[in-house]
Amino acid sequence: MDYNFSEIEQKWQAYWSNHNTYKVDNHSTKPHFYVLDMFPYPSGAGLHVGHPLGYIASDIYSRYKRLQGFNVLHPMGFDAYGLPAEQYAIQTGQHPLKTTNENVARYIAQLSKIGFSYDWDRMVRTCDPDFYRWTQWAFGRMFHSYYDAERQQARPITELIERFENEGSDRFSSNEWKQMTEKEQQTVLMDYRIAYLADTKVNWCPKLGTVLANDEVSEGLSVRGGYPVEQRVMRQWSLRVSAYAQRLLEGLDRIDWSDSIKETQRNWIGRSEGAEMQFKIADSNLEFTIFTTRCDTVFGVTFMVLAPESDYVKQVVTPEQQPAVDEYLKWVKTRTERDRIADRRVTGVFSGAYAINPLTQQKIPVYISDYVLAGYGTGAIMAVPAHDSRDYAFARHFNLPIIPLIEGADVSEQSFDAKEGIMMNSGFLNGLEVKDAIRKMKEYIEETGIGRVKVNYRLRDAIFSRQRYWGEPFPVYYKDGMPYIIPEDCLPLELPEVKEFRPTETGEPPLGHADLWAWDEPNRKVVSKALIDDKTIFPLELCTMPGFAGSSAYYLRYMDNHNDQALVGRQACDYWQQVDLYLGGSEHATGHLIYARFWNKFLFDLGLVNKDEPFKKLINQGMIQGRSNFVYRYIGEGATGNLFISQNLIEQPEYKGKVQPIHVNVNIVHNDLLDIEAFREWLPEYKDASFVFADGSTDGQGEYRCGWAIEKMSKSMWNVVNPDDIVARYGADTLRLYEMFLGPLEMSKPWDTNGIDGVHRFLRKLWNQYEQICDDEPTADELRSLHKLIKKVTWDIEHFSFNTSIPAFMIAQSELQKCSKRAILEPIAILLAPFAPHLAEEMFHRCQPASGDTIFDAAWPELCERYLEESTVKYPVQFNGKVRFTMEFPKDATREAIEQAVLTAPQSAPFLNGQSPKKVIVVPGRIVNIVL
RNA sequence: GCGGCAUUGGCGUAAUUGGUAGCCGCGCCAGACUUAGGAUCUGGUGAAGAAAUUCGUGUAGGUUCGAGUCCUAUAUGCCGCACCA
Repeated sequence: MDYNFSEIEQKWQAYWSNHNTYKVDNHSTKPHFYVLDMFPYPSGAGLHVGHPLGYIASDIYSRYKRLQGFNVLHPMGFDAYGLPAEQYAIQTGQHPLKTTNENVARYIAQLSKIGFSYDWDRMVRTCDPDFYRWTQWAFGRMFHSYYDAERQQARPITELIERFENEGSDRFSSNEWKQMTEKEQQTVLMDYRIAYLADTKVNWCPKLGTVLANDEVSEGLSVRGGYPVEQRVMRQWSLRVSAYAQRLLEGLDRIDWSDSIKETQRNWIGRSEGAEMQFKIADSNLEFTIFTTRCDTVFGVTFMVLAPESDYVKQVVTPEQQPAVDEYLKWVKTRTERDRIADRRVTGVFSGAYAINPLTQQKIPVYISDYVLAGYGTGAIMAVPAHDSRDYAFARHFNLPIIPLIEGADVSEQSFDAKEGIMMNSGFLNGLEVKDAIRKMKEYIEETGIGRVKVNYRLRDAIFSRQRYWGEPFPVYYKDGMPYIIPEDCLPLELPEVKEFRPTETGEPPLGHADLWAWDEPNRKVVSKALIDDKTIFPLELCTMPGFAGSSAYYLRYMDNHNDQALVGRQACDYWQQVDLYLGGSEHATGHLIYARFWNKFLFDLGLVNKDEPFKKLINQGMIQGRSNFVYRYIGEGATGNLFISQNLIEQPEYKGKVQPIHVNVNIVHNDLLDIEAFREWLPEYKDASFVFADGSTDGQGEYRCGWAIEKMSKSMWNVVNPDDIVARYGADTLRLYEMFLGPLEMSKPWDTNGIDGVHRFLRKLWNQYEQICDDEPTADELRSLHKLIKKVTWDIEHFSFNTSIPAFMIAQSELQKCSKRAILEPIAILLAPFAPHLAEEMFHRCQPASGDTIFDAAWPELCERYLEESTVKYPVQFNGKVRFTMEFPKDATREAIEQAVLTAPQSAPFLNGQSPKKVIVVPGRIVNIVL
């Protein structure tokens, strides 16, 4: 009988679904394990063959863990809110909810065919009120919390209020606090809340009609759509992520993530140790604060620079310089972020003011220049041209003095930026190493009070408002211009219907079009905004939350997704603890993976989750690129536009330079050979296409060879491969195996359907072996092949080296091809279950026809116990034509004696069969290699 | 500029983690069965050489009895950050 994969796969998918095989319970005596995939955006294009890569890997691991006897939580859901879903809805002119529902349904259908072991009962969608209720809830909790710097954790804002009432703060006394109006008090508190409303310089994207977080902007363009982004000051909600900078940094040392992604996050957090110092303005009471990591170079400060946006600018500019400064500021304003990046010429203007160097007491000019960023440090710097290349360029341009501070440093051509050498021209620091000078200077600064030691972070607070429709509404209403949070028991605050959900270029949020969008305080419900004149009714916040809001705590919701009392119940959270294994792309390194860690730490501070870090181990699967195919249209003399030259001929003189490569749909190309009939039917313009075939012939049944290239997988390149097509043609098990077989999980690689036949052939051969099961005793050779396989596959799965397991299966298959013994085939079915679950179930049932069990009732540890121990102890490892095992020898043994001992050892006997080996290699480590 | 990762046959890759390269698959070659085959099966396939053998993991050094693997330079490619003081 043939390997009828579609029958087998449908049968088992139906079985699993009917028997709730993958239903996960929160109560179990088994050890728990939580395997999570980064949930997808249900985009309109559907899944392509690259998307399931990580899902297959996580499914293999989940199934393996189940076979190991774990209670495995392996859920799937959808990140349904946010820009792409909305952009798609706008493009197709439909309501985002409708398109989202359709897209989610298509994703589920596609995923279901691949045979994942998800518990669909735990599905979450970020756009469901049952879900975003908890996003709103968390936001409210953040509003009601502040970050206690001393205890390094979030605390209820009520504690802060209490402290203000009893002790005041460094800004006001307790009496002053009590005399403030409510609005004044609220304004003060806003500076402390973890979710806060403030005038912030934001990335405004007119085309998208919304502001964007820093990680959503790259090189001055929006990551989504690539539209220009400009800097603007707007009143926005932000999350005080920066308060958690140090903990986000330290936490990285305790989690099992790849070095590259940890490094990316360290970079993004950008901790730098240095000092803040006060510089006085000459002939005035003004002073300003700068941040530096090189306080050892204060003796070489020859000027100061302020960022154009700095508040200090207004204070220090002299009347004579005002016009020049105004002109410069005006010019700076016209420059977009992109211009600044592209054009790094030195620009700036003298403010007219002079500062006093606190150590040399010299008067030094204060400049304004856009090479100093307002958003970092204090927006003001001390310039040390001799030892900072940017200051150097500036000094050269404006002819400012350059004082070298390090012995032997030649600063006539360029600055000396390295933090090494012996100090000079630096008063009491002379003769010290730079490192020691920094330490000594810090002590001096603290003692004299001219500044203080300070750690700075590059990490900014996350801007949390979006002027868009398709997102979580803020649970916020405004009273007297100040925001208040809607009570938790009134959540969810549902997204209203609006007549027009498109964004505007001016920034008025689409929720302004909603009729019902005001808060009736005493009645605690949403009412028509037409009633706003009534004193008890207040306008609601019109912005929505950004895409990362819903994805920041979704992993907690899976633990307990039907709970209507809490985001996650105590018992569920205590049981599952945290995500043990998280799989997803590294593109989320500075977005989702920072926000989720922040969000989790906040909930941890509130005592609502058990673990400070959400994701214990993270694996980043590589991207699957596309492999495009080309046909070559003849465009030389007498071309009709309908003649296509086979790829192997295009370099020949008569065609060279006279062909135009055209992307051809990869689905009508097999092993780089064009399906002629399908090509003619593909597009009307190719109906009458004619060909010069690979052998030079122009008629008959010749082969047409296509060219190829590795490109991004996209519709326009005609290289998108749909998993549905692969499943239909080869089956889900083949797809799963082949995706793993392509190469190491973490590496990027192109999708090339060409190799899939080899994997499919393996499954078919394996299937044939199960046609006649017998109960004969296995031979020693057969057992050895099986044991080798058990050992290899177990090791591979533990190390996420799925690509190397498949060759191991193939080798075992070829070694055992004549074997149909139950004692061999049944364990192989179990080993194969994580990779090719449908075929494995079928095979398992052939071995156990009477049993009604699924394969998950067969436990892997037992398998290992039964076979693995034997395999490693009794038998050596055979690999790549070598036999290797460990033996003890006396220290003074001669080479001949050792070789003799090796050859007569019982371990060698099964391999030698009485013949002499090619070579015996004995290594001091007592490892023996026999080359057969 | 700073940081991370990679570089092995015609191609994707493997090497039990420092043990004497190229497993497995694709492709290619030959054979078998076929009216036919984008089917199936069998054998071969790093390079040079008639052969024994020799050379081979981007390049150049080093450590080691032994290096694809570790160290130091260097080149190329991919990714992240970037006027961050």
